[in-house]
Amino acid sequence: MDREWNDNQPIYRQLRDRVVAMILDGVLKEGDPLPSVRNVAAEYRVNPLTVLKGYQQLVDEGLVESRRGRGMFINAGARNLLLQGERQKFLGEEWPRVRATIERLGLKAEELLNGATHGSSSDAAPAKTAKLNRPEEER
Amino acid sequence: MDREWNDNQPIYRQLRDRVVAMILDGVLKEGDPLPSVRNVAAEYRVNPLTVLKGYQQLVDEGLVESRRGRGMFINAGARNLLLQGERQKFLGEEWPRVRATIERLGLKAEELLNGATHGSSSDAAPAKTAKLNRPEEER
DNA sequence: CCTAGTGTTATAGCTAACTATAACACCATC
DNA sequence: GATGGTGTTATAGTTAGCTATAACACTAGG
Repeated sequence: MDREWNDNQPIYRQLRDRVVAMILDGVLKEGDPLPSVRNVAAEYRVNPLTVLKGYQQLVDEGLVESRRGRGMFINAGARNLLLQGERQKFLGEEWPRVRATIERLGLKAEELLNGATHGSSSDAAPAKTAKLNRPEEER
Repeated sequence: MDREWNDNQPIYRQLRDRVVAMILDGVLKEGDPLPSVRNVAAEYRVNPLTVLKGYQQLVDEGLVESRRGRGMFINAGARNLLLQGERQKFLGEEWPRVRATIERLGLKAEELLNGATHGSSSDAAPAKTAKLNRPEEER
């Protein structure tokens, strides 16, 4: 797990997304306890309330159950619920937007989808000279 | 006309993104004026300051020039600048994340490429009343 | 009972984002 | 020079997100 936060989204939602990812990836199985609020808060140097807020979302989604004094636990059927819900959300909202961007940038969705299956090697960019050079275009 | 704005991102950034999309799509060409701050504010029932903040980002990125009393105009070379910058940003940040999600959800390239292929890159003549187009896709 | 681990609530303060309202500065045109 | 269109700045208030600090409520294990 990286310790970095994305500026585009509130921390508590990113926290929620990470747990979701861990459930989908099978890192957290049904019945398993989530890392404790205080632990996560310490580990990521974030306020416990922020962690709680993220976890609370999972409770509201029916993915997680909270037992006072014991911890928070993945519900039965959580993974399945997610596979359905997240798929629909992705296909209905995110993918159309992403696809539009791809075409707008003159990229080929097919090529992108067929690229190597690198899990998290974050630097997939061709990195054409990132200099601040003004493109030599006529004006 | 309802859900104009996405909850995931501040309005001023979405505003900026819409203009960027219009430049990339050729709806706004270099030298063209942007829809006026007051017009956009009225049209979208948003505060003029919010619009200005979005526009100001474009100025900071060197895409747009502001002429007091006259309007804001697309700079020469703007589209080219964008094609480079946005591509890199997309490939380096957004796409890896999206790709991870795709794999996590067990989606196949086929399913993703089939859906409505939404217009080719060469669109028909744009409306003359330069409004801020919504980036693709209705809900 | 005591302790150390859980989740949860209570105060209080900060910043970013957005809002309403108003005024200021500039430019083109009549 | 008055008018009506631009961008810009000033004040001030609301809300959401995050923070620090502390306390409360519960449970398991000694």
